[in-house]
Amino acid sequence: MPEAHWYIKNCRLFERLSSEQILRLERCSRMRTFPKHSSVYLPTDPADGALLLTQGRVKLSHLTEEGKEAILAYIEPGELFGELALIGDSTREETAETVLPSTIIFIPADELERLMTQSADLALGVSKLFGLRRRRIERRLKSLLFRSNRHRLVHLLLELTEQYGKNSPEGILIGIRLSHQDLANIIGSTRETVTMLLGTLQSEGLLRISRQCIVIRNPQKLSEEIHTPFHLPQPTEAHSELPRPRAAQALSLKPE
Amino acid sequence: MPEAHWYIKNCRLFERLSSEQILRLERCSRMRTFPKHSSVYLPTDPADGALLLTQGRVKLSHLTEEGKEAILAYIEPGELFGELALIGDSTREETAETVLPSTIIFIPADELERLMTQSADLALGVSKLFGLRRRRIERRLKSLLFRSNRHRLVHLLLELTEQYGKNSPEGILIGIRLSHQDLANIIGSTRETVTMLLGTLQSEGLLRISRQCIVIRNPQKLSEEIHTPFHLPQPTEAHSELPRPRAAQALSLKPE
DNA sequence: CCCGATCTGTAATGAATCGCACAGAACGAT
DNA sequence: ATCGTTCTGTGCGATTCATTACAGATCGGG
Repeated sequence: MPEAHWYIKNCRLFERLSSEQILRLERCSRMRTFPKHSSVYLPTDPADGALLLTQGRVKLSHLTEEGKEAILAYIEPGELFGELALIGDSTREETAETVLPSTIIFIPADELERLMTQSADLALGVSKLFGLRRRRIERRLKSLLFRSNRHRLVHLLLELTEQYGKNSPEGILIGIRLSHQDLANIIGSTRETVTMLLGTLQSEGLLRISRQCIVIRNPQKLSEEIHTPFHLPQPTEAHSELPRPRAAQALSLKPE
Repeated sequence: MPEAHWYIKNCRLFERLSSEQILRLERCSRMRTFPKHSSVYLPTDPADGALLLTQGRVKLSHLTEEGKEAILAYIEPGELFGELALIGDSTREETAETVLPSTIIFIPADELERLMTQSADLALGVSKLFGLRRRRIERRLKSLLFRSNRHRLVHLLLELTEQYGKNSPEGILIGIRLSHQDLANIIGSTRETVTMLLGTLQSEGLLRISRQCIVIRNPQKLSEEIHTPFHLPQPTEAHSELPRPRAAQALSLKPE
């Protein structure tokens, strides 16, 4: 499978490896495609490796006993996930399922660890990856403790704007479609509350909802609400079809 | 300062470094003592290095605009903190202040990064450290989303039991004194609610509060409540004075 | 283009918990 | 031991938010 080779080589994390190291990595990796809405792994599955998403979208979540789904993250092409297997976890602690048809490369943990001891560059890269994700989740924690649902939702919308924002005539369009239920599952609220809050925000002129897409009309004012300055994230043009292979970019290790 | 040398050398993270690397690290590090309740760093301070706590206790927290304090973590001797400086953050994102008189070694970020590129072992160690903390915080996030205050508190008590638990005649004693306000600030609730919940739990016979200390009488039943098995953590004997230099142990990188 | 399935909007009800107020208890520095 | 300070216990009104219920809109596969 020459494709696996291509994807591995073009992932930032691995670019400093020698070609024989990549070859070896490729040989013990397994590439697999999944239809949409299928399970990649479940809690209690053995955590024996990390996964590299090359196409599609994966949702990481956790089901509570009462049947509520806490969404931990969405994974985009080029991103690594399930990488906590590296620290010696024996089993997964969350559910990973595809949202779109996806292709995924599985990388055994022991092999990756072996490579990390060989390549300090790789190990440094993984450190930074972990660090970035930890910072993200710590910010999220802060936005949840003591905060009203409105605050949480606004915070989430701004995060989505930074990650998926595209310029459009009347503001920044969020380039990922999430149902109100999904949004609620990210901030730990309910569908009805999210519907209502979005309605309120719309009536306040802060955003507009059209054809299942959210357009942030006033990012500045929205971010004032949560007292964090908003950095315009070089948004790409809406409707400009992004080139498929974003693999190299998505794992960028620069400090955002 | 020969002591700094000793502490650095005895930290798990650094044990694989050559003696000249340690020497160099020591030379650019700065050791400092702080009285209790003093500030180590504030948000917006430049994040130019990581810190190693050798004695005392440090609280990491974040103040909301309404004046509430979200406690992110307590740092114990031998633990590294402020290490997100390594991923290129320019400023701190939280407050670090001492709870007890403390002595802290400051390690410049650029030096640490240089060392990581030299020693894959060190880089691997830092990866695992980041990974462990991320896992911890992810678990905490899960215990917050959709959960009642009772659930959050029980979860926290079990966490504290694993971290600070000591055997005692009538159950496991939590060896750290936190006020109800502190507990509330960790789970994002209010002091009054925590007081009430602790009262309820006590009347249910799950725990007992004596002289500002919490004794878990029935860890098993408590953990059933949150549907997570409880692993008895080789608890040390209460009243057995622990040897002072726990530095080497606390940063243990084994998967708990 | 059509129809079942999923998603969105709205409203009424009630539970959880916050905020405030205050009294008594425990602590710790002198 | 003493006294000021911080912590704990408790009660009650106010508020936010989950829950339930249902109708209309929208989507997407055939």
